[in-house]
Amino acid sequence: MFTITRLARQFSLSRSTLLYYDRIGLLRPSGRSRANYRLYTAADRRRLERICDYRRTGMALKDIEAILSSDMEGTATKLLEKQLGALNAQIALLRRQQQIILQLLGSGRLKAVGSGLNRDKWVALLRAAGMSDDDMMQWHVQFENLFPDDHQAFLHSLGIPKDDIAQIREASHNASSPPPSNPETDTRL
Amino acid sequence: MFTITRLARQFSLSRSTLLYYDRIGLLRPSGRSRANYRLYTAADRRRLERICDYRRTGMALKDIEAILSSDMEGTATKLLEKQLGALNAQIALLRRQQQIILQLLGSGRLKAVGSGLNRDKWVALLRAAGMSDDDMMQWHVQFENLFPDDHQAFLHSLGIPKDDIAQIREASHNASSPPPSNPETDTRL
DNA sequence: ATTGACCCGACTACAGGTTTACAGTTTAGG
DNA sequence: CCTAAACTGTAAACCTGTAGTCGGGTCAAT
Repeated sequence: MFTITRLARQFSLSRSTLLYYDRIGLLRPSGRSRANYRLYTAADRRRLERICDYRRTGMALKDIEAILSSDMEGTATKLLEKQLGALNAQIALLRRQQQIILQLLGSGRLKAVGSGLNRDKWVALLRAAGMSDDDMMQWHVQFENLFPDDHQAFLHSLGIPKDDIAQIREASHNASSPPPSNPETDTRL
Repeated sequence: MFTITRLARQFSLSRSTLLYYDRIGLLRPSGRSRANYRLYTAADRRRLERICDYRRTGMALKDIEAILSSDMEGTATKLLEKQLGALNAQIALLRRQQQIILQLLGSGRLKAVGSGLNRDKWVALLRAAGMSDDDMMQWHVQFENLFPDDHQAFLHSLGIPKDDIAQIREASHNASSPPPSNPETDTRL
C-alpha cells in the first residue's frame, strides 16, 4: 500500500498528476486510510506502470483508459506491449542524446567553438553538459552511423591524430548499440 | 513571400499556431501587405523550419526563442542541428511503429488472436492497421533485433514453414535499420 | 457584382497538467 | 508530550500550445 506521493515518486510523477488521474478516473486508489488518505495497492501500481508505458508513446489519456478497461489477454497482446516498451526505451535513448544537444546549444558555450577547440575542450564541454563516458561512446556511435563523413571531419577538426580517429570510428562500428545483433557475435540465436 | 495559411500548410501547422507564434514574438512576419496581411519571407520560413525541428524535441517555445535569438554561427552549431534533425527522424520512425502497435491494441481485433490466427490474417491485420510492405519489413527488423526468440516463436505460431521463417529472419538481419531518411512525419511529443 | 478563397483580430475551448490556498494528519526529534 | 516538518485532503485558478469560431475586410475571376 502506497500513499500518493510515495507512488508518484516511484514513477517520477508529481502528486498533482496522480490527483489528476484520480479525478478523471484513469487511476483510482483502491482504498482510503482512516484519515481519508488515498491508498494505492500493488495492482494500482501495475496499472500506473502500464499507463506510463502508454503515455510515453504520446497516447491520449482517454485512449489509454479505453485500452486498459477493455482488459485484453493473450500472447499477441503481451508481445505487442513488450515491443511497445522496447521502442519506448529506444526512443528514450535518442531523446537523452537530444537533451544533451539541446543543452549544448542552449548553454551558449558554443561561441568559443570557432576559436581553438580541441579534443580536451570538447570533452570538457560534453562532460559539462552531463555526458557520461557511456554517453560519449553512444554519441560517437550515432554520429558515425548517421554521418560518417561529418564524423571524420569533426574528429579531424579537433586535431585528433589519424590513428586515433580510425580507432574511434572502428569502435563506433563495433559497438553498434541500439540495434544490436551483429550476426557474427550474436549468441542469442 | 508567403501568406500565413500558405506557410502554415507547408509545415502542417494551423493558421492559429502561426498567429500564436507571432503574438508571442517567436516568429514575426517580416512584412505586411497593403491590406495588412502578414507576409513571411524565405528567411522567416527558414526560422520556422528550425523552430519545428526544436519543437519536435519537446522543447518549450520560450527556450527555442532563447536559442534562436542568441544567433549563433559556426560549424559546431550546424553539426549539432544536423544531428538533432537526424535524431528527430529516427524517433519519428520508431513512433510510427508505435502508432501501428497502438492501433492494433486499440482496435480490439486482437481478441480473435487466440483462435486461428494465421499468416494471412496477421498480414491483413497489419495492413488494416495502416502498414505498408516497407513497414512490415521494418517491423520484422525491429522485432528480430529486439527479441529474436520471440520473433521466431511468433512466426512459428502463425504456422509459417521453417524455411520461410529462416528467410524472414535472415532478411531482417541484412536489412539492418534504415539510415537518415526524411523527417516528414511526426506529431508533437 | 457575386462567388469563393483568402485574410484580419479577438475570442473560446481543450488537454494535460501545475500552482496556490487552506485545513487536517502523521511522524520524527527533543 | 510538544512541536515542526512533511505529509494529506479538496477546490479552483492558472499555464502552454494548439485548434476552432466569429464577424468582417480583401481579392481575383467570372
